[in-house]
Formats: sequence, structure tokens, C-alpha cells
Amino acid sequence: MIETTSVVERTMVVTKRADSLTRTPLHAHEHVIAERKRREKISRSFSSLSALIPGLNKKDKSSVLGDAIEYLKKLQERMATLEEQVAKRRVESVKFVKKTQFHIDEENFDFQSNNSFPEIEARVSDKDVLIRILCETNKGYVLNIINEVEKLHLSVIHTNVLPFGQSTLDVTIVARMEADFSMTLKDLVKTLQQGLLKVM
Amino acid sequence: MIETTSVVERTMVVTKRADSLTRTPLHAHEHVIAERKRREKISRSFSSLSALIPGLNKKDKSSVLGDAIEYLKKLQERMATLEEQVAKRRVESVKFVKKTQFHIDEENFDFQSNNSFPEIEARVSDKDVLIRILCETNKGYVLNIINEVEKLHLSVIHTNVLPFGQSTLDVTIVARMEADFSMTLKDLVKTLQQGLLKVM
DNA sequence: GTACGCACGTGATTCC
DNA sequence: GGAATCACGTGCGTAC
Repeated sequence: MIETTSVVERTMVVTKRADSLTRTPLHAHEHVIAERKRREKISRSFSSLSALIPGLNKKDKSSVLGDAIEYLKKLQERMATLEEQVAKRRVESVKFVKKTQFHIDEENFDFQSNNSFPEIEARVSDKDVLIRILCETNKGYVLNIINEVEKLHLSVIHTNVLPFGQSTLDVTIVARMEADFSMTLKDLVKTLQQGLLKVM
Repeated sequence: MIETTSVVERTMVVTKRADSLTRTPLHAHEHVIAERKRREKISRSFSSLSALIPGLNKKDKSSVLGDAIEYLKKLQERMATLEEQVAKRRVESVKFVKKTQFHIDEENFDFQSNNSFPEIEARVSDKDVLIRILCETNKGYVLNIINEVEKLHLSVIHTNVLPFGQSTLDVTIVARMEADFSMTLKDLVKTLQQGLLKVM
């Protein structure tokens, strides 16, 4: 891009048509300055924009705009497929869970009332995370659970607490991932567990 | 953006500085046309670019450029996190279990119908049975679940149904054993599963 | 009515 | 020297 460093004030005498009116008689020079400012702003935007486009050598205005358009289209396109992939993988992970995740241990169930709680389980479908927790009845505990969940870039959209037996609580939570949620389920469960153990 | 449809040919007489040379003496008018073409090209690029930016009301050049820059930055940023998510998303979505309490029963999942819902889980505490079911959204299905449960000498005392993702339903049931209930959990789940598959 | 934005024609500059 | 690009000052339309 050509950069004109010195602004040359040229003297020009312009003969206008008879029907052409002298519209800006007084503040003529202010208009010049305003226009200068406007151009400068646009020019700077061009520079900023060109900086965002990878692999751009030609810095002329047409190329910047053209390549910006092209690049933007590519990005949007890739975004769509990527988002789809993420959604699809989540579905697949659910299927995987279905196959391997079915297990009941009858023998050990009688000894559950010691310190092995809370028991946490999580799974994903689309943008939702399903969290199931089994814990001892304990006042204030539900509050802590929700609090811990919302710390993890998840917004709770459903909760359900059921009494189960004499001293057990079944907590079910559905939470929606926020944009910056990026945790594996394993880490999610781990983090949750550690967070909850502290406040037991 | 303002579109000037008619190009007005103005007659201008310009007095130049002494050292300013008349560079384009002959092909002066071709220059005008070429410049016109260039401007038109840029202008069209502006229109195309503005069309790609969602939620753009102001169509002036500065706004288009500014918002394009902003939008592009947002896209690139989101791209990075999304790509990371895709890379990081492993197949594992595991339920965290204490080894003392559960063990993975690899052999037994063969008897389930290998790929489809519903996924059923059951456990006992005192006289209560907790039943968790994950199934596809399906009208009338919840009714069947409860019906099947009550056939097994269990009286439902709590139910909860939560939407999970686009097409999944999380059903939690707490039922109390009646006097003549005498089933292993394994059989309970098996029976429930077979009963539900019939009415799918 | 004035402040803003645009396209215009034009000289200058750069690159082949 | 010709082709392409730029910034400039300016007139015109328009929306506040």
C-alpha cells in the first residue's frame, strides 16, 4: 500500500456548471479535515483487517477485501462442520457408554453406607451434561453440588433430588455447556468429586 | 451505503504548481475509466463482505470493516477452542466408580440388545429400589416404564423425567418393595428391559 | 442546518 | 511508457 507522508496543499480554481450550486460555502475547509479523518480511520481498519488474514501478501485494498471475504467464508464453513463433528462425537460417546457401562454389583451394595460416597456419574448428549450423584442425606449438600457444577462453565437447567432409602439422596442434574466448556467427562467427575469431598 | 447511479461529467480547469508536471496528457480519460472500475470493484467487495457478517445494521465502510475485524477475531478465537475440544474429546466417557463398590462386568453386557436404548440401572437401599433409565424421547414411553415397574411388586413413590440433549430422556424412579418382592437386581433389570423393548 | 458518508476526477507513486 | 494503486479535495445526497 502506498503511504503518502506529506500532504500537499494544492491551489485549485474550479469552474463549475451554472446549475451547480456552491453548497458548502463557509465550512469548506472543515469538510476537508473531516474527510481526512474518515479516510485515515478506514485506512487503519484496512491495516488491521489485513493483519488478521493468514497468508496475505498483496496488501492492496481489493486483495484485502477479497481475501477477507474468502477467508471468512472458509472459516464459517469449517465452523459448521467442526460443530457438527463435536456434536456427533458426543453422540458416539453416549453409545459407547451404553455398551460398556452396564454393571451392577449386588454383593457390595450392603456395605455402601460408609465413606464411599459420593458416587458421581456423568455423560453427555449434544450440549447437555447429565450428572447423577448418590450421596448421604446432608443438609446444605445439594447447594454445594450445584455450586460446584456451575463453577465448571456449566449452567444448571434441571435438578432433581430424591430420597432413596433411609439416609441416601439421589441427585440428578442436567446442565448446559457454556461456550468455553472444554473438559473431559473424566476430569469433570474427578473435579466434582474432589470439590464435594472438601465440604462433606 | 449510497449508490450514485448517474456519473456526472464535470468540467474542471486546474491551475497547477510550476513544478507540477502534466503527467497524463493524452490518456487522461482512460485513467478516469480505470479508476471508476477499481472503485466499483472495491465497492462490490464491501457489499459482499457486509453480507457475511451476522447482525450488521450499519452499512457504512468503517462499520463494515470494524465489525468484520471484530467478527473475524471472534471466529478465530472460537475456532481455536473448538478445535481443541475436538482433539481432546476422547472416546472415554467413563463413570467414576470406586473399585470397592463396583466392578465392571464386561461379560454381561452381551445379553443386552447391543446398541439401543433403553439403558437401565437399578440399585437397592433398605426397602427402596432406585431405577435409572436413559431412553429416547418417545410419547407414552414413561407410562409404560411405570407400568412395567409396578408389575414387579414395586410401588412407585417418586418419578422424575428430565430432557437430556435433543432426543434423550433421563427417567429416575424410586419404588418401594412390596412384601412379596423377591427378585435379584439383575433379574429386575433384565425383566424391565425386555418388557420395555416390546413396546418400543 | 449541519454533520456524515460516498463517489467522483485527479496528480503522484510504484512496479513491470 | 503503461498499468495499477493510492490519497486527496470536492460536490452531492441524506439522515439526524
